[in-house]
Amino acid sequence: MGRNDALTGMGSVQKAFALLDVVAADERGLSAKEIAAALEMPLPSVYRLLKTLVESRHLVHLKDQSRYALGYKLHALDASLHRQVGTPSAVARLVLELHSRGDAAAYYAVHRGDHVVVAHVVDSPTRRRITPMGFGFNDAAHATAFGKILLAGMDSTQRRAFLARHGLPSMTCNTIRTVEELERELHQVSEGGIAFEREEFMLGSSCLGAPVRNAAGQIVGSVAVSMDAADFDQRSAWIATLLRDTADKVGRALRATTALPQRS
Amino acid sequence: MGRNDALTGMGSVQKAFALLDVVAADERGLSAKEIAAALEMPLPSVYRLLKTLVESRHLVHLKDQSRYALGYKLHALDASLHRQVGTPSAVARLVLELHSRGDAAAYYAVHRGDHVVVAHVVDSPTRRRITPMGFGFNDAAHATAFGKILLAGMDSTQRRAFLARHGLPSMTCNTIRTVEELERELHQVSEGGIAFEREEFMLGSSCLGAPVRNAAGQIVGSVAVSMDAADFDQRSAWIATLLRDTADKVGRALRATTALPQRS
DNA sequence: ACTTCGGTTCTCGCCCGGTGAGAATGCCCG
DNA sequence: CGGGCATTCTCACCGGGCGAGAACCGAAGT
Repeated sequence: MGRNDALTGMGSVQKAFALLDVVAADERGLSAKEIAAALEMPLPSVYRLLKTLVESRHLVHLKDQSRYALGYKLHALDASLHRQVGTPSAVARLVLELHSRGDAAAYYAVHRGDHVVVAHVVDSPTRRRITPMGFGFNDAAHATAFGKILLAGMDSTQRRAFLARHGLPSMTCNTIRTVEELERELHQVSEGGIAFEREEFMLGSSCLGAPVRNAAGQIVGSVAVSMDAADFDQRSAWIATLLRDTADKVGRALRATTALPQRS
Repeated sequence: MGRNDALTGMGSVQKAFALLDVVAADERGLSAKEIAAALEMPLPSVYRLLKTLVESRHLVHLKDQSRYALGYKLHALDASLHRQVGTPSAVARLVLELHSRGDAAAYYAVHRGDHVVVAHVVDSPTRRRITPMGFGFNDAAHATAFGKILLAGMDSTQRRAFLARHGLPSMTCNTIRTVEELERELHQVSEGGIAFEREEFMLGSSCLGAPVRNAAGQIVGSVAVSMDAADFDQRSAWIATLLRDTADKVGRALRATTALPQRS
């Protein structure tokens, strides 16, 4: 009864990553014993894993506290991830400019594989980004401005597949809940060239997004900003023109760099 | 003949991380076949690993290009690493101030386990950091200003053990090569409260560092700057006073935050 | 110096599950 | 409809991961 997918094999590999997660969850790192308890594994097995992970520098052993904590290899991997996602510096500059000119947290999102992913964010202490929506965020495309832009840019087959994979999880009481309503919304997005998101992802925050197109006219990315829901109405008109301007510049910057990004 | 340490066990775990490295090395991700070739593994085994790594979100499958690339879980792990290394925001602000006031790439380094580690860097396009010396850098303490500061803060037993572990690899023709010479240098560092590094890590770049102390007077960290070797002589006096000032402020900031950091 | 006590490593059979060749499936492109 | 490529499946073999227990080690405590 009910599909069970837990057993995909590679038990030891899964345990190794589970161990990393457990260690990552603690602010200060954990002792071997605590890890064993958390994973419900015998101590010697935990030590075996720890040894290989320390050797590969994915963990470090803080001998003085007999604790284990995350290692520096993980930073190198994240740096490689950033390289692969690859926001050109010209684009990063434009997003920064969007942040300061619009006085709001600014985002740049793209297609990557099956996902709509945030590739770059610029915010500041006074204009904070929506908390979970940092680099790598790839949920709830139907409830974000840049997500709507990128969904609107997919053909209906792709979009159907995408929505079948991800569903329409409700984030707030304003989140769009049905495919029909979403399709209507996306139609308006295509018409207007701007996506609105009014407290659909998080109460108190609203967003605006605009499409970035490649030379072929395909929508390959989106720039967006988030702001307090209270400011939304009075600022949206100015922000919309700013976004359109920024999106055009980003598109031009992309076309200037080597290979033009393709849509998924 | 010759110690062989390759077989620490957990073969599949090692292979999983080797696979991550191989994928990370490529700018655009790799196909399963390319990975198999790089690791000299049969295809089915590679697919098994890929499947579990994609499931755990350490990799993503770019179906449209039939490529595999790094996944977003790695960013989450790096974020946790940053939390664990934990540079308080007050300290980060002071390093930023050091960067702008000193008009030079600015560093903050601490003890972490067996290593001297760069915990925070602020640089800019015009005042670039020394390339490998980013967050997480933990090599060649004997050839860096902050490394000398932290070495000088260790007692002689700890220092001997540290040097035995790491040796004195030569980075440039100016790198200190003998323990005796290093001890003399560290003595001067202790006396003067400032560490100098003149093209000992990289030709063309020189550094200055100052010690950060906890309430007990132990050296728990170091602030440092790097600059063009050509500018070194004329700027070092002013930079030194600036560093001392910054280091004092950082020490005070640390004491203001909850638990005082202990030395290794 | 002797003991105690965590932390860490080692020993050693058992047998689980990772392994790899090969074939099957599915998909895209012509 | 057919060939080529990516991906998954099947299956028998046996390497190596597993866990209990003991040994080792260094750091207090008495």
